[in-house]
Order: sequence, then structure tokens, then C-alpha cells
Amino acid sequence: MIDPDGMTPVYRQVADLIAAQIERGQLPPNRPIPSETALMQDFGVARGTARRAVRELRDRGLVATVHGRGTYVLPR
Amino acid sequence: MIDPDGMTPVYRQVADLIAAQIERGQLPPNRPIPSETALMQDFGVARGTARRAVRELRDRGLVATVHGRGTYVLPR
DNA sequence: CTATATTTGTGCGTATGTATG
DNA sequence: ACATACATACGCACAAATATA
Repeated sequence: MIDPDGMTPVYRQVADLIAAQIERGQLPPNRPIPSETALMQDFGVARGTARRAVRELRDRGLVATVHGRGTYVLPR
Repeated sequence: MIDPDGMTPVYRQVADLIAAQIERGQLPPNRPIPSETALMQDFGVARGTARRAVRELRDRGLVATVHGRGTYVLPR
């Protein structure tokens, strides 16, 4: 899944994988993506890396984060 | 009790102490272990650390957590 | 039924230390 | 020196589930 020694940073790899799941509809609009803790376990990355991946998705306009609730897939 | 500068992480020290109490029967089956807030005070750690210790115990199959209720010692 | 308190779940921000490229 | 990444740990805020007054 994740290639730690690849040319692209791990956080972007994680972001790309989640983005792909959103495109496929595996993560439907208005539904939450996995929590930071879940992402850590799912991809085997540190918290900082997971958070950075989510931030990437926010910057791309794919998701929106709500404090205390989670990060949700935006409708498109 | 807890050695913050020891080789073993604080969260595992806390988990081990609770596990020992379970083994001794001081924390009986089907009864709740102390809440996260209580663990913070008892061991002088942050909530994140207390939560991580509880998570360790879950991963070891010693306890089960119910949202809004607490974490209970599993029968064995 | 409403309100409050307790407890867990999630997220934000930051800090320290280590290791690698 | 710098960026990336891991691991640990602190503190705080808001949300959700549960129980109780």
C-alpha cells in the first residue's frame, strides 16, 4: 500500500489513497473518513503524517473537518 | 509508581499496572476499571496517555470499552 | 420530558527526542 | 542545514453516548 522509500512523501501517498476511495464512492459524500487514529493503524503511519494527509485533502477541497466530530467527504 | 524517564513508555507502564491489578483480582471481571479522568489523577498522566494505556489493555484482550459508560474487565 | 453529570470519541496545537536521506 | 517521518507526551476543546436527577 504505502511505500516509505518512494519518491512521493508518505503523507501524500496516504492522501492520494483516500482521494481515490472518495472518487470510487467507497467514501460517500457527507460521510466521515476514518479518524486520525484509524488512519494511523490502517496505513501504519505516525499521527503527524496522518494529520498532514487529511490537511492535503482539505486543501484539495475534498473534505471538511468538524472539531470534535470528524472529517467529512464534501458533496461535489 | 510511574517512571517518566524510564525505558518503557509511560502508557505501557500504566497498562501494566492495571493489568497486574486485574490479575490479582483487585479489578474483578464485568466491573469497570477507573475512568480516564481517574487514571489521569491516579497516575499523574495526560488523558491521551491514559487512553493509550486503556487501548493497550483492549489490544491484549483484557478489557472492553463502551462509549458513554466505561471500560470493563472481561471474564476469562 | 428536560436538564445535568459522567465517560468515551475525535480533533487541534504544540513539544521533545530520534533517525534517515 | 533541511525535510521527512516515527514515537512519545502534554494540554485543551467540542461532540456523542449513557446514566441519573
